[in-house]
Amino acid sequence: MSQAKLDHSPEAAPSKARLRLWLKLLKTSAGIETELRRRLRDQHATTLPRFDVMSALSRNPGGLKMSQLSQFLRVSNGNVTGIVDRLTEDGLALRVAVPGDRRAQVARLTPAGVAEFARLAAEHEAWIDELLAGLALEDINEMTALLEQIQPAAPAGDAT
Amino acid sequence: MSQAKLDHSPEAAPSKARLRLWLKLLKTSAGIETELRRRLRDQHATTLPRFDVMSALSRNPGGLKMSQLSQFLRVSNGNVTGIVDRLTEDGLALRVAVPGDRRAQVARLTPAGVAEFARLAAEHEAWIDELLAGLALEDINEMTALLEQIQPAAPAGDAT
DNA sequence: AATATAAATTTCAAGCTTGAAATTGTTTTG
DNA sequence: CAAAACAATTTCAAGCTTGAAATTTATATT
Repeated sequence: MSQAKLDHSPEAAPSKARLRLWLKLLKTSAGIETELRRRLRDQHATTLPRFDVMSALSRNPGGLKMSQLSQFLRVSNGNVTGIVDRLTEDGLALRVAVPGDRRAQVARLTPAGVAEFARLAAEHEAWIDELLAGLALEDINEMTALLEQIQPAAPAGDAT
Repeated sequence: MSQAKLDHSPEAAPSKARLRLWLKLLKTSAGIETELRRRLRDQHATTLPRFDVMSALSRNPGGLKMSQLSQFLRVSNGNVTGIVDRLTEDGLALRVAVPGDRRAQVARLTPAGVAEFARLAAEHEAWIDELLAGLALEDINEMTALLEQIQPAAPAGDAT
């Protein structure tokens, strides 16, 4: 019979390889995210959550209900409440009553918000270009395809 | 001469492909991270930051200075202060004075912390196995290799 | 219509995170 | 050795994040 296997056996190795991949994946995305946060803060006095909300509102000029916004961004309702509050204080967003339903409100960018986001988005794209410069175009598409195969429990409102 | 290029031209496409990769990368790691946080909370009444600190201390039975801990985890000093405070309140970690230097302290796991982390780590590895089940072993190694090529500004204390 | 159920949002407490300021202790240097 | 420079840590305010509870409004059921 086959002996009990050690860590280097074919049975144990895949688990370690997956763990290694996860740590690398996490480290890479956390590293990029940290750099984006730093640049948003230092160069534009804003934050990633604010950028994300503005980005979602930018794609929906008609506005998004608070609940749609939180589903789209996959964060809690209470979370977007606070972020939209602060964007509103800064004149970048506003809340509009929904005609048929007095419970609901739609968040929209103000003209100032639209202009500000245009600036941020251009910078953001350039930053990503720079931060992913290490990968050949071929590798870019290769990795994107591989990532498609990982499907962590990600139900509803999937806007890839 | 060549005309001005549109978005689908060879010059514009790579930038969009990189942006797409970044969004996918972020979404994938955020999805896995959210699931890990949920399981740590629901099944073990703990958090990812606590797990990370315990993991670092577990690899260093002799303890780590607060500053070493924050460098290793790439978070601020003030951050680890709070997490170690809470682990200490729960009897999972403790601070030990450093002989030569009265400013410094070393954080260590208590025996209860060691035991608790053993449980958590086993679960964690199984979860990663499950969450990355969509990828063949071949793809695992392929993606790990590709991730190596992305190097976001990541100086000092690099413990991959 | 009165009641119950459901839905949209906000409020809240607790923890995480950061960068800057404050503390305390060490080392260097004039 | 006193002063200045440096180092390790904690404290702090502000923002992010969550899940649960509370509000307010809408819809469905008796």
